Amino acid sequence: MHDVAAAAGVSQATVSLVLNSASGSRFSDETRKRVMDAVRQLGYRTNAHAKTLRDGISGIIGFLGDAVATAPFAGKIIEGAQERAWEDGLLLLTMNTGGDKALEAASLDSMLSYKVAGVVYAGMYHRRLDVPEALSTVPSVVLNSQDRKLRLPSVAPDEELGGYTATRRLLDAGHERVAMINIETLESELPAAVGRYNGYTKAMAEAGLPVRPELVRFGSGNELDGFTHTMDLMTGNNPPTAIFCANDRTAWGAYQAATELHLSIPRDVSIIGFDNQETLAPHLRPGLTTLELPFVEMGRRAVDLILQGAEPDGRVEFMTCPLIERNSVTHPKEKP
Amino acid sequence: MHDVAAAAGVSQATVSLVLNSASGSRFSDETRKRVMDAVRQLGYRTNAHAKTLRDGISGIIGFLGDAVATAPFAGKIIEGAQERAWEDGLLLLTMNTGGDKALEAASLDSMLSYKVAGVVYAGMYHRRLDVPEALSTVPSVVLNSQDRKLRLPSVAPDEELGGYTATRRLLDAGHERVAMINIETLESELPAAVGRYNGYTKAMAEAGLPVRPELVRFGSGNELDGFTHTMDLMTGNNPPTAIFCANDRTAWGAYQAATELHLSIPRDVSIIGFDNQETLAPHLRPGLTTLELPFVEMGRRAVDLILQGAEPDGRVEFMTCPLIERNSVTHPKEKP
DNA sequence: TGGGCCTGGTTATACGAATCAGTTATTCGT
DNA sequence: ACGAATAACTGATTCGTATAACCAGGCCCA
Repeated sequence: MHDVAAAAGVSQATVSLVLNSASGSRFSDETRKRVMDAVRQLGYRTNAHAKTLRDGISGIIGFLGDAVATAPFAGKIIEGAQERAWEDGLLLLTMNTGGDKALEAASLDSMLSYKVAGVVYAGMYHRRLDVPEALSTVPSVVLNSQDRKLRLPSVAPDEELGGYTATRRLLDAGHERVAMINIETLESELPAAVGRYNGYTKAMAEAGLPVRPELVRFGSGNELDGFTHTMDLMTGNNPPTAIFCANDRTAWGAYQAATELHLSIPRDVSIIGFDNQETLAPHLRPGLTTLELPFVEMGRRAVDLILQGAEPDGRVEFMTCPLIERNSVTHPKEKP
Repeated sequence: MHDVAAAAGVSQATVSLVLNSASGSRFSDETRKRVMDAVRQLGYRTNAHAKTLRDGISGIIGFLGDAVATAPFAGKIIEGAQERAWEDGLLLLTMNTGGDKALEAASLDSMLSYKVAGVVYAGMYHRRLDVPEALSTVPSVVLNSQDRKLRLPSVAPDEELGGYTATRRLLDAGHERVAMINIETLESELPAAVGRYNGYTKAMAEAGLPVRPELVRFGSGNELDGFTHTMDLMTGNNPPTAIFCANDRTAWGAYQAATELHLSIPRDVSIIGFDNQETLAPHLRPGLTTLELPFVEMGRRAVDLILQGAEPDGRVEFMTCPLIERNSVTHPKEKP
């Protein structure tokens, strides 16, 4: 800046004022031009560190993930956060620790050294987790998970509404025997498993339909369990006309079972998934109707909260999972 | 730091020296203890901005992607870069622009304001791309792509060696009629398509086998093309005994065709893929033998080069794609 | 007895930007 | 014609850290 000042024949203060005073500047056009020319010619760029040091406000937000980076949706969740941050001219300092607590503490420490405006603490899947103590020294938000101690505000997908929406979609199509293949037991207390299940039962109850135990299965969320449970369901007597698979991989297994049994989707059985896994759902044949985890939106919202100050009020914001309509759901066959 | 000094009854300089002098410090144990106690008690953390300002060396590396974040491997490529950066105590300032050139320029500008030690410019798929001018003002490396102007050093997967390895794997198993379904035409000049094809022809030539035009197909890298080309190949006369699919999605289509034709993989036909897409390859039945794009390694290497100064020598470092052995390849059936 | 040399500190300064409080000229109102 | 207001700009200071240069005792040795 001193160089620019010298080149323009003015003082450093003048350069600073010309560059920053929005418009109510009190300098002659002549001087302003000389300054701007010098800036361009010297390729001057302001030093963000000096600015931060002087003003005490940082242009950086920290993004700390346990192992998000390895998940295929990692990019999306970061993208949303980044987008929102950039709208306020902030950048994201990212770090994922792979669950290593020592690394977590160290990198968080490093972030705090940069006086970040806040920290997004992201979980790789929806669960209740313990957050580092140091997070309380700065506005922080838990993303795609919930603070077990109910202190930091959290942003997570609305699993229950998602399960409800999925089930409703099937019920609205006219199905009555609707099965569900869950991704975990209810005892796991996994929010995704419990919430999606609750949504299912709620929709069934609302439609005046019983939740039949033989139509509710618990797998581990992989395609093999989807396959075996679907085989079992469809070869039993009085099989369901539709299956709500609590994730897309399970639905994929259901597709394989349907192929094996020479059943057509959706004519013989409707399938609905969950996750909208982009490398899978659109590529199945027929395209899988499913619910999308709103990663970009969640990322945005988390940063939003930080920019608003993010008091540790323990609130949990549940974000809606939109229904992605493809071709795996139709009305049930007429019973002759 | 002044607060710490006051609390410990020493000067600010003493605090700084106690905290930084590795071990050859010349302070009494008594003083050192008082300083450390004060540091702990006040929860003092050094201000990275002040440090950077004073020393002129930044602890941040920029990671600029065109649209990497949306790709499923985004996390991996960032993870590798991050890991390597952290080994030197550096953090990553990430930004992905979605290909928006104005946004790219603006965010790069912002990164440069932070006096980043270097910038990794990542492409979402392997191609030759135009890099922003401003990158030349700081050590920069092109990742998962190549600088079209051959200026910045680039780190990219060794497509040709990958194609060679895949084909060799099939030849070594005893196959002679080996087909290839590519992901693009050669005119596209897509390094992945051209390189993998060259690897294929090289391996065939080396084995003294002809490259039969009827066994080489060009699709668009999706499962539908994999399906139709495999149907066509396997129903023609004198079908191949093995197919090299230039990506996993194509291989998936090949699997579907095999199912349709009641052919068993690998007994009736061996399949090898490329990409090792983690949401697909391990979950196919049988598990797909394929080549892995070394994203973590590439990310590491890119940062490595930056830490070494990364002169704009135009070099391209090709990283080996490891063979991931699963169960889709075996020896050909004996011809009766 | 005084110079040299450790030991254990302190003082002062620079890094780059922002801003408050001046300081000149010039113009204006009466 | 004289004080006040205004336009246009500058000086000095601040943020937090690192470090070169300096300083005060105490000890040793000739």
